Amino acid sequence: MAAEGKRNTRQRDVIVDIFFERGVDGHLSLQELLDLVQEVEPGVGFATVYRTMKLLTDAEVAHERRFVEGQTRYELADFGEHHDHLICTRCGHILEFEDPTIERRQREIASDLGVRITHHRHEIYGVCVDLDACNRRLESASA
Amino acid sequence: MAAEGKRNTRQRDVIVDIFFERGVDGHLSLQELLDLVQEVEPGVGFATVYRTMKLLTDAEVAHERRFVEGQTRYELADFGEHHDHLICTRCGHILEFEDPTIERRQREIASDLGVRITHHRHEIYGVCVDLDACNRRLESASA
DNA sequence: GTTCCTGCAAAAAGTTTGCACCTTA
DNA sequence: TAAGGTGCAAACTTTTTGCAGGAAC
Repeated sequence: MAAEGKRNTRQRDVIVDIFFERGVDGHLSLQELLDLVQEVEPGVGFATVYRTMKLLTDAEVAHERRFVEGQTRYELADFGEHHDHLICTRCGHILEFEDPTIERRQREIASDLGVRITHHRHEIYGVCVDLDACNRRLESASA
Repeated sequence: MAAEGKRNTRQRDVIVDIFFERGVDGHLSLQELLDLVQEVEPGVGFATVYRTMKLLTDAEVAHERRFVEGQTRYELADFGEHHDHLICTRCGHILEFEDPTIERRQREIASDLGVRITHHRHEIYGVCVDLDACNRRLESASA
């Protein structure tokens, strides 16, 4: 796993394990990740989590996401696949979507405007239609 | 213009004038705006530009954009209209686009996933196909 | 025994805010 | 002259880095 020129340490094991455990739709902030790590391995520093996530990001194993200002979250990359996000600004729930029609139009637009696409960022923000579910998530988040 | 409960000062005049002068595709950072303002009116502080842009943003006259980490840029709102952005990561050139097909798919997707859209963020990143033009912009930016 | 990693604490970078003084209406 | 606005500098927030001690190979 981390055997790509990098050393295998106890801290990294725990960090990577916890991060992977969450899967593709676990969008964790550094602080949340640190808190989880410290439950297992107290004493781990913020800087170690930061540097480990940077390694994963550089290796394209994780993606940095910033849905909210001043808060970077990390998501496990889903190899080969690609998806965009739909975020409820009320409860913070994050849904994922993938749409070939939009992808195609993007390529056409970029081509028309004379740009070769490297990547994109497409986020839709809104509020859950199911307010009960939204409220439940809101409460469990603040609990 | 600024006659919406707010006072009309020399500083605000200059800041707003310069900001409007740039039009919809003038994507200025606070620092760039401050530099331009100080050419006309030395002594204006960063905080004043900051607070003025915040007023404009709250009044929906300006939009805050963050294409690059740790750098907020302000864009004049184009009333009624809506557009998204295509950014060259090499020279920083910002193009705008608007696509009904994408907008429609967005609404369908959000509806399917049970979310009522409030706004969205769609940015395409890439590199200019016309490298000569890209290089010229790169040079003039560092000059 | 090197080389790399960790934890701490300090540095950066950008954004906000408190406060005393100055302007506007 | 009362309500607001300005400029300065300090406070904040989040991310990044230097360094001395400690692990991994």
